[in-house]
Amino acid sequence: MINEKSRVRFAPSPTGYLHVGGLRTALYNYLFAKKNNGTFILRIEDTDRNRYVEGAVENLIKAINWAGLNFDEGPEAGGDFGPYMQSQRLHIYKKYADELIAKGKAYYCFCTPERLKTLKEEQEKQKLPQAKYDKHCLHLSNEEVEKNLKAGIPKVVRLNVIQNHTIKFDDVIREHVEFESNNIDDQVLIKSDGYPTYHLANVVDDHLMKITHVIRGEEWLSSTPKHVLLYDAFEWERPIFAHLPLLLNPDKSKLSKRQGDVAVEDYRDKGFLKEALINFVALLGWNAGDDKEFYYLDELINSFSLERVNKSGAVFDLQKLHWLNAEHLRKKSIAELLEMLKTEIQKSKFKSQNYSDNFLTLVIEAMKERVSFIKEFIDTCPYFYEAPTEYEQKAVEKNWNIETPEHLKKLKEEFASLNNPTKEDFEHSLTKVSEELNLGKGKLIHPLRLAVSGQSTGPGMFDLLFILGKDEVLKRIEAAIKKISV
RNA sequence: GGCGCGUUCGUCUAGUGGCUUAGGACACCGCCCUCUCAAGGCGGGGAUCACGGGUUCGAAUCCCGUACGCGCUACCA
Repeated sequence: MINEKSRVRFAPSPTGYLHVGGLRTALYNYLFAKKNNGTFILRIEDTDRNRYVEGAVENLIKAINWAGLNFDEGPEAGGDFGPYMQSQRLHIYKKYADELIAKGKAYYCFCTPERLKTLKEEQEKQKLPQAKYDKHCLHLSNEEVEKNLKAGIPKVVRLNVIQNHTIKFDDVIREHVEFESNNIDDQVLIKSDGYPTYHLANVVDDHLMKITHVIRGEEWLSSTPKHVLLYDAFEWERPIFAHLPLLLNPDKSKLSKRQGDVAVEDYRDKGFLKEALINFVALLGWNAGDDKEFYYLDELINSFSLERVNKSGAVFDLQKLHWLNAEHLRKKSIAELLEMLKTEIQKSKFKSQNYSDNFLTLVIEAMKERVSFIKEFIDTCPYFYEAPTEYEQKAVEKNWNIETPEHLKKLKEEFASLNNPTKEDFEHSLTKVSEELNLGKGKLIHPLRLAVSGQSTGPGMFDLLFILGKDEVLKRIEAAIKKISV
């Protein structure tokens, strides 16, 4: 291990989408690799033919790339140890399974599913502490095995777990962990369809691909002793294990589809920034030990260490994600926001309108501090894009009285006299009118805002007037006077 | 049931024997700013550090037990 470059892998099974927990696992692997000048590998664990999903691998890669993580080796990135699809490596697993059988560390099992089922039921009836395979086929003679093989009887290969042995291993996050071998089943290594199970494929591939650190979810901790047994049986050096805490639902169960969005595609489609998702997910189970909460990916690489990963599960808290999204949005340049807003407009009902960059830039500057999502540059302030068709009822009741139309008419006249008014010009005019009427500026501003935007909240009044422009403002005041009645 | 892992404000967490009347962040509440809403600033409530025993002059921090939660317990990963 000394002087060897770190090599880590993200090894998902292709279920059709990228789980946010998977994203975090991928991220920690990526951060670890980049921090240590190592290699980040994608390996697809597609050994369950029943769960094959069309297009899943492409989706997975797309989602991870969207998040900004790139692989150094993998199905698309290439590399010296491929193929990186386990379904294409069947002959390799077979070879190693044979090696294990020859060593007596594994054996053929011809038991039918029916026998296995009744065995399990009997064991449960006897209230045995641990239901396990009874090693029945381990005791078959060589002749019987040969005979069954020749006859083509369906078979699996099982790991021959030795008894009365304590299996010990170290984990960067859990420290020292021990299991009694008597509690471990003679795990199937090769299924009757010839495909390997996760346990065999995983260990063989991690070894062959020279993986130095196995960084994966805590749900794998319980099967790690099986993996350790395999490494020992092959007489291979074990990798360093790091089992990550789980991501949790608000009720503390393992984060699942049933209780909300779980696919990174869902968050992407809802308008979350990749920067925010990455930042958020990085902080679920890890921190640098300081008070820093806002991170970009390259900063995470700098600060990351496996030793500082927490032990306990973390609830996926949408509120904090929202906050981070707003924070990252505000840190974006006007130019970036402009591009994003333009594509957002293409998805909106205003797509046929042709707004100038200049106009949209003004909208962005006015709204930047007031939004958490790009789409809110449209949704929360539609009045920039079209005249209000209705007026917030509560605000009408509060700010519109019998004298309001007169006041607005006066304002309108004053505005009409302006030539190419700036924001300051609008303000001077309003101040002038408020003095003439002997009214507080607020008494004019609130109804004016309502008339011009239909809403009671929004950016600074004079910014709003300036962005809309004199002609539009005059038109809207006129319309409001006609439409709003007390 | 068995095995394993975990347990600090509602949530994410800092904390590795005295600096802690347990710190920060999100959320919540109030005040300031102010034409509104945000943003920003200031402040507040909120954790008997799961519980019970030890060890120690001293424990959230070390040890033991209990409880609770979660994970695994497939020819799924």
